[in-house]
Amino acid sequence: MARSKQYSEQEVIEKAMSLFWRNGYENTSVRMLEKEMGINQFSIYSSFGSKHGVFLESLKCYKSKVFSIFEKLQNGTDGVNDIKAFFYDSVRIPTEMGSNKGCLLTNTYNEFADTEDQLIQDQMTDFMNNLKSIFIEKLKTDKSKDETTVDKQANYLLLAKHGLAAASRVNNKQEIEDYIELTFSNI
Amino acid sequence: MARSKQYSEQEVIEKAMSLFWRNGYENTSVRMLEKEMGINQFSIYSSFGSKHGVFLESLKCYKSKVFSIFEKLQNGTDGVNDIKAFFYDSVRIPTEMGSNKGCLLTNTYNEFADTEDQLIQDQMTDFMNNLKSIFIEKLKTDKSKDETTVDKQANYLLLAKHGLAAASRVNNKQEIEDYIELTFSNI
DNA sequence: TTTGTTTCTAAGCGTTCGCTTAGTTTTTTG
DNA sequence: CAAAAAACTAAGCGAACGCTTAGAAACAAA
Repeated sequence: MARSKQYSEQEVIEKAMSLFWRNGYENTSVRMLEKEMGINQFSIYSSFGSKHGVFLESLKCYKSKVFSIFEKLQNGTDGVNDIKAFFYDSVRIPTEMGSNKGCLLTNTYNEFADTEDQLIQDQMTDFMNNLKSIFIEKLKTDKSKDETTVDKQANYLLLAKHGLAAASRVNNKQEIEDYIELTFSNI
Repeated sequence: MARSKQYSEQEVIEKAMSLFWRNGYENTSVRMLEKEMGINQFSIYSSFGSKHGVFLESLKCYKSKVFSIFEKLQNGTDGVNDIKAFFYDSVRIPTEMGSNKGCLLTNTYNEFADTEDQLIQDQMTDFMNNLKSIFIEKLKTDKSKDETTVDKQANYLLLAKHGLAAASRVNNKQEIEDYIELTFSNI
């Protein structure tokens, strides 16, 4: 055996996530990661292989952080009101986590929208499809909606959620609230 | 007198705009601009001073290109339906212009959301405030809305427009149409 | 045609990028 | 204690970044 690591990979990846969240992928350099994570480049590369590897782990870390609000959404029994609560949670949780730069996943979705990075694209598509199917299940609990209506409304809510995350980076609390309320007045 | 320029600044800035539109600011290098604009770095710097200068001119160029749909919006006499038509125009025009990467202004708004670039920020704030006041005028033509409602709905539409531009980079035509229709279903 | 001015070409400036590697320090084993 | 193995430090790699500059080429005026 030999010397053991002087840092926790879980702890340093949380710091990396925070930095990526604030600055995006391209605007975060490995030198910045060194300082934020508190370890040097050798350790970064031996633990995560590449800057890209650090980012993928950061995305996983983010997903686990926001898992609670997904769980709440899925376990809810109040149909479309659960989705509305989820929208409110989506803008509340990130600001509570110290960084007010929208949603890391949506930011990533936008930053990587026109790249060919398959690993990232897969994570994003996966996330969006999953969210859409949850929306559909919630909408279906209202028996008065036919299948076409449910699908249209699910699409609508998915785009609204996307727009909300983008807008939450620049708009204030009142504007966000007005937006959510009016969004659901259409459902 | 002396040798005259062998290129039109207007023509090369249109090519630069197209490139910035496709790739964003940071992901466009001066070497790429050289090739796209068909002139070399010396000419770029002597005409526009810096990469940043080329970008500002590209934004102006973009604004003039989409001016027609703003004009149509302002000259319309059908209240909120003019805004809806404007939403459709906003996603149609860019695809007709050859590049299907959403709206250059909104892309820029997002890319520069957390920078301190005042010149860019000013252009963006200006654009958004202008759009909001047009929305307010249009909504006011419906006398049944009180002032609070008008303001809330204007905010809502502004965020919806922002989200639409972000979403139009990744969503298909049908999804976009569903989104617009539902957005206006309760206004 | 000569002169003066401007554009153009192309090489290269200093800096930062993601990443690697040589060499030292620390820790666990026989 | 000595040897082996892993983690560490720090220097530096080639490439790309935004930008500059020396010198050749082109053209309008004298």
